[in-house]
Amino acid sequence: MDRRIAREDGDGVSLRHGLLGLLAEGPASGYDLARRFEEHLGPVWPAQHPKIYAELSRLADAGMIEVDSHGPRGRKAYRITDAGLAEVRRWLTEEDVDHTLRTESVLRSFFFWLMETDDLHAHLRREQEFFSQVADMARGYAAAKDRGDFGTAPQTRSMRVAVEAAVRIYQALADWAEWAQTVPPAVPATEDAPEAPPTAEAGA
Amino acid sequence: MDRRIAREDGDGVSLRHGLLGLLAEGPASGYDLARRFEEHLGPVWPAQHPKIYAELSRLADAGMIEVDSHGPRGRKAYRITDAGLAEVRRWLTEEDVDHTLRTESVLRSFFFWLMETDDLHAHLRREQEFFSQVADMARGYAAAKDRGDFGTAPQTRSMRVAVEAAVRIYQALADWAEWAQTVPPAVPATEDAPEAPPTAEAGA
DNA sequence: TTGGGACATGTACCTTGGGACATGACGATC
DNA sequence: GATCGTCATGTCCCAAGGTACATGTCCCAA
Repeated sequence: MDRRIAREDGDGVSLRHGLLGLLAEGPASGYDLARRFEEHLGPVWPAQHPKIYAELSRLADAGMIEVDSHGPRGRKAYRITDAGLAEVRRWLTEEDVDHTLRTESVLRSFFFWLMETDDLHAHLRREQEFFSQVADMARGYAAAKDRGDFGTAPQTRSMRVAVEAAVRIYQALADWAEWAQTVPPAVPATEDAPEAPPTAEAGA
Repeated sequence: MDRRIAREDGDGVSLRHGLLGLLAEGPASGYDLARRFEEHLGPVWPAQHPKIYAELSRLADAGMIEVDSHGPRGRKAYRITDAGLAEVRRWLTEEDVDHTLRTESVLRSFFFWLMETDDLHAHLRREQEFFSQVADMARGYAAAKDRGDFGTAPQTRSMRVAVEAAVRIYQALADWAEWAQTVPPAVPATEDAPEAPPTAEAGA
């Protein structure tokens, strides 16, 4: 029997590999993992605790992880097995990356022409502020890591790389939202629309 | 009964609003919409035709859209209603934006420390190339729009804004992947063992 | 001692995503 | 006139996401 996770469990599931990856750092309970997902992977890969507990059971059944220790309040820490470690590595090196972005902010931008100019600008300002703040937070985090606040373990180094992605993506989105405010408003498309102010200029 | 989509249908669903937004440009069939989703919204909001047809039925039931015309091969084009138009606009102005990114590329980067240096660099080069290419495609698209190849309709203007987001995000990711290659590889965690299972330490 | 808050694990249920499957009409070409 | 490709719509089913609900423990402080 090959050591890959059985097809009957479905495939292409990144939560599974996210959990295995986190467990590769050391034993942890479902509760720990839920918090780490929330704190670290939250914005890039949300996962709620019900999903995590269910997935841990499946991973244990598949022999990818095993119970490491029992703690105070029914706490059950899991440890990754050799098979599990092999599986994360296989995923990282062999499996194709899903490059879908699924950003609602951008989806909405396709429909900006349906918004009134004032509402749109207010929206864009809010978006810009939000993205800027997140980018700043990420920058702060990156700086702390560079100062060595979190040690120099290899995991920390990877975290630093991930944080850099956050910095760049959010900054790009903040810049985009700022730029979008400079785009002249749409020509009044809906001729009957009572809202649209006829402040139309052509030209990009 | 208020004109918002009934709660029983669930909420926070962007596919629904994506369809309404596209239909706001003019009548279209499920087939058309599936293609437009694939072509334009594909990378930012994937949607397959089964989902689209199902959603169109629900939107029709809710009075957001109605059948506009019947065509050759059972083709059924839908038209947005006033209620539907009001609903997209409500969504755009009132509903909070979901800022989750859900990028597998970044999720994986948390676990780069588990990869061998060669595999990692090969991976990062592939990622950089992919993101660069997509960014270039988007840039070409943006340039064509700026030349006026697609007319000057307000929708086109919004599309231009969306495309700009793609350019910036993918360029940011390409730059990130390039930068990540300059990050010194993990401290020789793999001193002797080639696979080096990380000697797990406890401690949250 | 009692009550609240953090710790900790889970089930139930509904919605959404998405692949596989099924069907058939129309148009062009061989 | 057969066959192929595109157009076109839909169902089925399972996996995945996510909220609400349910349960119980341990610790600390009022």
